[in-house]
Amino acid sequence: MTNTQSSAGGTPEGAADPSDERILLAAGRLFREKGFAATTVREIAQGAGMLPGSLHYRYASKDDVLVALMERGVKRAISAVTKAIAATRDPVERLKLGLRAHLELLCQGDDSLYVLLYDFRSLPEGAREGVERSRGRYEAFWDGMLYEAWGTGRSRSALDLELVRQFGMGAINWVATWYRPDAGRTPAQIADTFWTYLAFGLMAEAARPSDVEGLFQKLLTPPGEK
Amino acid sequence: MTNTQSSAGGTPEGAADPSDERILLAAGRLFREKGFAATTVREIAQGAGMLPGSLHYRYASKDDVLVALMERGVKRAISAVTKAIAATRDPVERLKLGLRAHLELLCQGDDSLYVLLYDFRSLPEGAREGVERSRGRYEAFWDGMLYEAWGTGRSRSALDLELVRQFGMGAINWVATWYRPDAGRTPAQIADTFWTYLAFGLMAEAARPSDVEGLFQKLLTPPGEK
DNA sequence: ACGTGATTTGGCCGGAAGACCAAGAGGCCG
DNA sequence: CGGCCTCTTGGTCTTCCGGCCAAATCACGT
Repeated sequence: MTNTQSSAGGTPEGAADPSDERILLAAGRLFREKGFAATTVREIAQGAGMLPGSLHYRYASKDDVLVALMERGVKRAISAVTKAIAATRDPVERLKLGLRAHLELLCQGDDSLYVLLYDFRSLPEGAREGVERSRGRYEAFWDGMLYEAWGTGRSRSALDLELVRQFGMGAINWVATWYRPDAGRTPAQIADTFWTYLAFGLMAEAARPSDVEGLFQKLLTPPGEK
Repeated sequence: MTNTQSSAGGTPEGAADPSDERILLAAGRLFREKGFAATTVREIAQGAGMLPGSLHYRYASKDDVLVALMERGVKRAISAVTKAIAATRDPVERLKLGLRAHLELLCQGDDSLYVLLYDFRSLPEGAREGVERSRGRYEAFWDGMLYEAWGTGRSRSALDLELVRQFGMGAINWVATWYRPDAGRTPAQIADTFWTYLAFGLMAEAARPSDVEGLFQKLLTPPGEK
């Protein structure tokens, strides 16, 4: 909840400093474009309209910028999805809205979520655990939504919800690697399309085996496993 | 003067130099672990059991190693999937087998496919186009398989096949970010589970709206678009 | 206006990166 | 044996990175 990880003076929490804001914005854009390691602190500083020394005053190291950016990504994602799902009380519908909000943030929002997802390797050993925990909170948030939707009884009963989350998040997160704003599809359209794929599947109703539910049941207990 | 990879002629097949092999293997492992930019040529050389100068003799620049590795990734992927789908003539079943082969290569094979997918940003401007074309060949390969499966009439008739490919590849490729060999699930199990999700969807058969096919139809023509 | 702490400046430093090469080792064949 | 081509060695050269700092500047309460 508190602000980033400032080492020196007590940064006033709550309202983010506009200079910090500019730094994270510039860093996000550059990290997304070229990756963390290929970006220099000088570039970040220039992108934020300041000199390298000034950046150092805010963040003691480049790693600190990355960590702050990722924490921001988690915070933004949780916030965006939370706000989006408030529009309905139906747990299944909430999944659809949450998916849409997540993808819109990923494609149109700032770059913090993208960096969180695609530059995890760049995290220094020491900071990994903290970010991992934050990220875990976001995943648990989704698991909760999935569990509630599952509780309605409208989904298949035999589902490994963690696998379902990885499946859906994978499909959605991958969009960031190919999405182009001028290609005629909005993130919302893509998200809704993917939602429909997820919910109903790609095989024609007529061409399905008789006992689909049994198929899913079998997936939960692979042959020869516990 | 070695031939590195080069799209046109050159070495026909299989006769890759063992030293080149060791370089690409070491580079792949390091690029996957820390990313391209964070890996030094000295580390690659050491990983391959040679001195930096020797590496330079094979590949004039670090970029060249990346390009060669990515081309290798495409080649391996096409090869693995091609071999896998030969086991059946049913286009729908082929998708399942292809998905499994792709994920097994990504999780258990060498790291070239992973690097191809997750270090695309690191490609130097000049080499991007070539690798993009190779990668496009692999995507077109999948599009062909999808089209044939669609042609059987067993899938929903209203599908944007490119979007379907991005959907499925996204879900599968993302596995590489969380898969751990000792977590109890094999890549084949994961792929087959995802295949079932893809084919039949997650909503219970009983809880579906009456006209699902119409829903898909509507996705192809978003409101307000031509 | 003035002092004080917060912030910015512009440059410096040690080190490591990628690229490169002249000289040598190795092996193959005439 | 001796020439010749392939490949390796061990190091250098230049560039630029991340981190750092002392001094200058600013903002603002009193």
